[in-house]
Amino acid sequence: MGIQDRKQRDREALRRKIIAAAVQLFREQGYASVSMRKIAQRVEYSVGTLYLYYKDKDELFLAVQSFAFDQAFSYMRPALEQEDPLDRVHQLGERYIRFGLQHPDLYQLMFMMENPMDALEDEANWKPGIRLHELLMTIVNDCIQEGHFPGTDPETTSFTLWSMVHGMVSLQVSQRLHIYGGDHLEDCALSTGSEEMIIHAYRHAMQLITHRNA
Amino acid sequence: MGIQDRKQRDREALRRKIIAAAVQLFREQGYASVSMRKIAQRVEYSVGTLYLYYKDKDELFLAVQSFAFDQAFSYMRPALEQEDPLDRVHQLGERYIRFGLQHPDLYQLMFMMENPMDALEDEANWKPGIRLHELLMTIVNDCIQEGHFPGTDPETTSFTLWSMVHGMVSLQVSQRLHIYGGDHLEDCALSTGSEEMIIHAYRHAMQLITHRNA
DNA sequence: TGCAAGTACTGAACACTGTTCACTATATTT
DNA sequence: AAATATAGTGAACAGTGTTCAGTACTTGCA
Repeated sequence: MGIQDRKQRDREALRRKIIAAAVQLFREQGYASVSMRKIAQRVEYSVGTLYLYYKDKDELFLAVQSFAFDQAFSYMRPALEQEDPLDRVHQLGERYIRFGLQHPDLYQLMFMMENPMDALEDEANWKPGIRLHELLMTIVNDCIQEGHFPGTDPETTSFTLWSMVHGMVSLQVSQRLHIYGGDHLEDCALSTGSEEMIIHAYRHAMQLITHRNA
Repeated sequence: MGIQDRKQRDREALRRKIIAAAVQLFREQGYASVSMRKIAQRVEYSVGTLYLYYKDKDELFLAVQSFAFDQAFSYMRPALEQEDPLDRVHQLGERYIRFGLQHPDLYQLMFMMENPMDALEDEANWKPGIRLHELLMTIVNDCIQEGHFPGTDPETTSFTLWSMVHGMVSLQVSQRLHIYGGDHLEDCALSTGSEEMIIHAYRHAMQLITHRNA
């Protein structure tokens, strides 16, 4: 059965090669201008072949999205090694932001794109989002058991925290923050450069929320 | 000169008619499947005519985006009538969220779409974003002068607040929140339905941030 | 009035897109 | 060796944004 196995491996290798090429092209040229033909050309197969491995452009896109989520999780993992649960939340958020800002293309793929309608039906497509939410909620729960976030339930709190960091990254990635960094506000924290200014705002907000200054 | 005037008015009327048709089609069929030909058909002109009024699909899209921003501002305006500046911030955020949730199509147009590159060069295209930011910052400034948000600068605070509400709406609009409302968490605040659960989370977060409970 | 200049609009044509499918070439099984 | 299954191909189809030679009509001037 070694031959069958090898064929299986070959198939999976090509599947990976295809999404690798897609990711690379997204990075180089942006989502809008990546076509199936360009991906095919990059992997040196014909267009039709792509459709033997992914039924749709949507399905291929979903695979790339899943890849992006994996990357994000790898980047955030070290945050879980913090002993204090509150430190875990802090670190997780900070790493979330840094990942998003350093990989705007991947972040866009993860969140800023409407998912294909029929993909919504398949619950498996929500796994990354669910995973992220559950991870955050677990940690928030740990915090609550140590007395932090008094008077809140973990869902509300984790949703709020997720919204905040997502909003920060999302506004930056969609380039709605070109407002800042102009010449009119040189002495404030927001004009010192995007990544650090966003981290600054994040830390400040976390201080307020966790009442560490009170 | 009445004839010239009438012609000018006719031109502007058709411009408006075009973006009205575009908005309508976006609502009906989603951004991805709105083509120039469909818009042309809706306004009962030929495709070529659209290009006499908007040089690009991008330019037309930008006009629609600007329309969406105007709608949002109209919806939020009543918040400014609150006397207490802190109430103004609260109301503004709440109205921001409600607008986004009730007009997901327009909100997507406003934020979740990558703007065309060459549009970035033209500063005029950022006016709506700037306007929103400056509005928020003015109110936050009023709050600070009344002693709220101690130890913060208005930019950081308004950026944080904007991020939070934008994140909430954005996560919902991009349908990443289908996690919630599942069958596994029926008794918590998040499962009671999207709009009210988001408003609930918002109010809770605002309580924490403004230290009203302390 | 007649004629030229200008304006507003048209829709076929071009190069692209995602997707399909009759076809070929290779590998496996009988 | 022949039959069969598998893998890959690329021309073809309907759609896309965009252009531009051509048409219809209005305006200004002789």
